[in-house]
Amino acid sequence: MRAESVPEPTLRRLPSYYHYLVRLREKGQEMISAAQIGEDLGVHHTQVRKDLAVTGSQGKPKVGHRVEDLIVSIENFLNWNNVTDAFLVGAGHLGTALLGYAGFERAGVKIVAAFDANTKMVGKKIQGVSVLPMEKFPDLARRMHIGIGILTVPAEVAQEVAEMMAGCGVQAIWNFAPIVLDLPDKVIVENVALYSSLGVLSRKLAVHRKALLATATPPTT
Amino acid sequence: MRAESVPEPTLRRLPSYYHYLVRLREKGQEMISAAQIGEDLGVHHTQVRKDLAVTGSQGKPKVGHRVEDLIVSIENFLNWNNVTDAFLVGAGHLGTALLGYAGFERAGVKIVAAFDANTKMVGKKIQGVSVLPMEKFPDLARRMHIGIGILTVPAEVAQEVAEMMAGCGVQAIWNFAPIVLDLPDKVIVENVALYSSLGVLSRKLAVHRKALLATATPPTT
DNA sequence: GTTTAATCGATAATTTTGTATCGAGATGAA
DNA sequence: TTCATCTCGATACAAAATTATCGATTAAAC
Repeated sequence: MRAESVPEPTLRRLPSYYHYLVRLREKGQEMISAAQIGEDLGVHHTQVRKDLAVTGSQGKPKVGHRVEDLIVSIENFLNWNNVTDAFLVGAGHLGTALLGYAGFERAGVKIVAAFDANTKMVGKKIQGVSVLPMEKFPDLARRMHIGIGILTVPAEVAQEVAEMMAGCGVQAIWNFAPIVLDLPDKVIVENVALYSSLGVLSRKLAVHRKALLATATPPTT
Repeated sequence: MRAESVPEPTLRRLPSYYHYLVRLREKGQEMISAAQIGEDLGVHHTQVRKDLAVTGSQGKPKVGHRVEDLIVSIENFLNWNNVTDAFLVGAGHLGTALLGYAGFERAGVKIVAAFDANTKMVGKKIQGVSVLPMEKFPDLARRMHIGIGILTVPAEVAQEVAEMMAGCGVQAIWNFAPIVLDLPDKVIVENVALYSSLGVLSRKLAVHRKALLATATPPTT
């Protein structure tokens, strides 16, 4: 039973296909070929076929895939049509931004409550979601069978809050803090490493600029 | 001259090491072994050595690396001590959150101005950064030699804004929109795919739960 | 109805990334 | 001063992912 034998890069590409396909549907397009998807999204067409294959969707020669079928297949595969309730901890700027994203519900995640240690935040409503005091988390999480915890707190307290979440039955944590959480293996952790992203950007930019200089100044060899 | 021959996974891990090391320094620790870093961050020690090797830092047998040296090496390698000016477009919730992150400046990026199409936002100051009308972007970007554009606009206009940025000499774009931008190769694009992250989380959670069910209900084979 | 052209999907090869092994060097204790 | 031990770093190996190849299939054109 190796249901998890899907490459993670594939998992990361699927949402990208999904949004692309939704836009196609909005335009009224009914059919699409793997080759076209690949070209538009910068992925090799063979890769696109492999990725789509894991979702179980089948295409027909000469005409390609039905856009609608692909969308449904991806939704099913990612379990995006079964919404899981989530608690968000850390109602700062980033937390507020996430609460404002209406699109998450279509991606299987519904934020039903927010929590913050700052008493000035408690009691407010952000995008229709109430901000509650931290103390209420454990009891509520257990009673509501919260499956996902969203961590948008400062790095210093991230580990502590994550442990608390895990202790309350939270099965998966979406971590925005620049820290590697140390949790039991059974807890699923997905890190959104903004700084990693910046590292790549910064390095590439530096190399790019160096290359520009090198072409401007002929090599001294 | 293959300065770019550094694996991207390595680039993504370096900021993780960096934050870990900074915390060690705050605690007053002076030396650290690659093995210890690996254990704390969930990376194989051999991998840690390879990653640190690309930054040029050298460790000594028996004692490991100097924490301070490693920090400086990583900063140099990622070019985090040369700050590049950035413009942010899209002063919504996410944009505001990014403007609030003081830490970016230590990661080589300084957001010097924000832009928004919404006239109600224009003129405000968010975290000390002024929100300007879109029309001012081209002229200012060229005059100030802006190297980085941060894209936090809705998906529908992302492509259009990105093209505008590229046309104004912006060399790198940090893209938060769930879209694959179609730009000239010379423009560096780094995508922060929140939905990809959610895809992985959602799928893993679904598989995890299915596994739980399977163990609860004995196999019928 | 037959031919043509385009697409799919499986298999194989290449590349990249990650893991393991092993010798060299340095520290501190005997 | 010598020895044992720990850590580094280079090399070799394994796994994963990406890219390429090829036959099978099917709709559309003639």
